Amino acid sequence: MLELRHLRSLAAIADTGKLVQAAGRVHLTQSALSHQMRALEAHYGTTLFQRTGAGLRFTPAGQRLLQLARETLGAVAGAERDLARLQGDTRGDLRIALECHTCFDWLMPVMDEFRVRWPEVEVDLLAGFHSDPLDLLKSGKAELVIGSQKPRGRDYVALPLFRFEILVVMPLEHRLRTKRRVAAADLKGETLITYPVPEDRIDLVSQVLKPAGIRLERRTSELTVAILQLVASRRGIAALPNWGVRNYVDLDYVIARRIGAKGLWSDLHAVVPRTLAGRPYMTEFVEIIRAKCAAGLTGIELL
Amino acid sequence: MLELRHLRSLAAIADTGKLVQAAGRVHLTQSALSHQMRALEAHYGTTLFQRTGAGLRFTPAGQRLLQLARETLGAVAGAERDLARLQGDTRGDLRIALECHTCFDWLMPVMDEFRVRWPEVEVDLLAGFHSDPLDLLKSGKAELVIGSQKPRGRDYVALPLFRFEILVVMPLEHRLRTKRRVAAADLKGETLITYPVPEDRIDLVSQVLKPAGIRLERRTSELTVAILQLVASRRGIAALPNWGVRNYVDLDYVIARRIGAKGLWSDLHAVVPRTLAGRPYMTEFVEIIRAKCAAGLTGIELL
DNA sequence: GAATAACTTGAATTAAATTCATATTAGAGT
DNA sequence: ACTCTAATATGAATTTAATTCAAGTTATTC
Repeated sequence: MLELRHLRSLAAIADTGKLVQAAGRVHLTQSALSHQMRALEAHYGTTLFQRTGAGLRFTPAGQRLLQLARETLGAVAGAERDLARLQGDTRGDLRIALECHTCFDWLMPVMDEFRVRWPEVEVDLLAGFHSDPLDLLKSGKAELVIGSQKPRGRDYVALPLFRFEILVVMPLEHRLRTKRRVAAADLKGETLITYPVPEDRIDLVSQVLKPAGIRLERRTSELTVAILQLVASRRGIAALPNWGVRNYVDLDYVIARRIGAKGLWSDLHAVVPRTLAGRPYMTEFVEIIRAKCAAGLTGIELL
Repeated sequence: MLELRHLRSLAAIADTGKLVQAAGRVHLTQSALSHQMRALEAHYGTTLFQRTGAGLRFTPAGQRLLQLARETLGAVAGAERDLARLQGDTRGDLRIALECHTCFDWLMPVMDEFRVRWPEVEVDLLAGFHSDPLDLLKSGKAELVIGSQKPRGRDYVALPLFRFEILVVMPLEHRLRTKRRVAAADLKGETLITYPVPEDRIDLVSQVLKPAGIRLERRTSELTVAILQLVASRRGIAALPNWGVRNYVDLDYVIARRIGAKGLWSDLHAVVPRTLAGRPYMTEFVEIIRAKCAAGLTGIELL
């Protein structure tokens, strides 16, 4: 008999396309999912997927069940929000600080969705640059910080978001254009264009260049588009998240290359005070980030 | 974690108001339901019911979950209909014959609902009186017979609907008005007003009067209202299902009394050819009858 | 104040889902 | 064609969870 568990699995399979990854999302093994889906197929006497070497593709019957899953899981989440409201006061403030400038790119739609679901929560984005965003939590000026830093104390918890790859962005005719991957030594003599943040907050510097003993000229700009314009007009190179440059690469505006053999990756977390971490709207805000980013950004990996 | 099982139980509890009866509907014991609901309450940290001596009353939180249950179970049923359609031809005929005249009272809304859900199935009600409705199945003139008779052979199956009580209906000032229950002997000398069917098809006669060796005058009429008019104007008494007379009793048009100590009860079934019994639209038609009757008729008991 | 008709509870049982370890399959690259 | 890789499938063992069983409570009715 159909259970929500099946629908949750179905949705995870649709999101990831693969049993192994879907299994991770629903905290099961790949084998469990295989058994589960097989049992579903037996129950309805239909095939729900076309098994290809590269994962599962939904059949029409599978799609119909997936549609049910989407509707149903949405309705369940809505009801659970209402239960939380019935239990007590769910109002609160959610002031957000960003450690990474590029996160603006995806934050707005996340906030929009959140405001629909939790109209009683005051969401705000703290503007401007902050030397140490985690301090904002301690001083009570923010309730949530998005970034790669993890908190030291026991008073704050880091809720995992996703891992993304940082690519070197270069002008079209750059001398390194023929390389598929770029090593630290290759970059000697370049000018690095970054957001106006301390050097040690730039992963390319702290994790690649500094260990290799290389120092580059720097130039800063506040906006991603401005950085890309500078790169395109040969004023230097930049290091930006995969998702932030993908569009410009596709438009042949700049080129982007992997850094080192495995690439330079960074983990993003949402850091919140432990006292607020259990609030339903907090966990849901994080859930919305994960869902929207997994759906909308290319080349990321949910943590 | 919430599962459809919980929602199915919740809906059953709402329909019946009692754990024992709800348990029957979802094929569990009452204890299982108690554990299940207790676990749900623990999971959400809320109370879902107010336990009274006479059953369970939903709290606001319980009502919200019940609303979710109604939406969700409807959506699931819809999806399962579509799966059946995707699997093959779901068209078919559903010609219905009635053994009991009073069933007209509830059949129309059932058919309406069915037509919405299964537009591709041709539903029809066979008009007129049939001496042996089960013969219509054998001769291929009907696909479903509603009545108390059970089929003899292995070629037909009886799907249980509900049990209802048959009451004696009498004019307001009748000599038996002071009795709470009426015995066979009390009825001696009365005129019995019935639908125009053979005597052995009238439960009061075959199960109460004949065993007691009592024969009454008979007078017949096609319509329930006409029978009630005759009764009200003192032309005789009648034996009709609880649900069919309830309104007229409430309006002080006639009075109705229980027959014997435990009452006279009759079981209603839907008899269908075995070959068609598995068709999704068949099981759903029966399901609609049970649901609508359980919700709309008083004094019945689902089988 | 017993009898009834509910629900609750904890332990025992049963059933079902999940994992583990391994097999199988399909496709890509050489 | 062959081997490597990245998938899913399978069957038995295990674990987990749900359900029943057998009393135990509680409220209400007559």
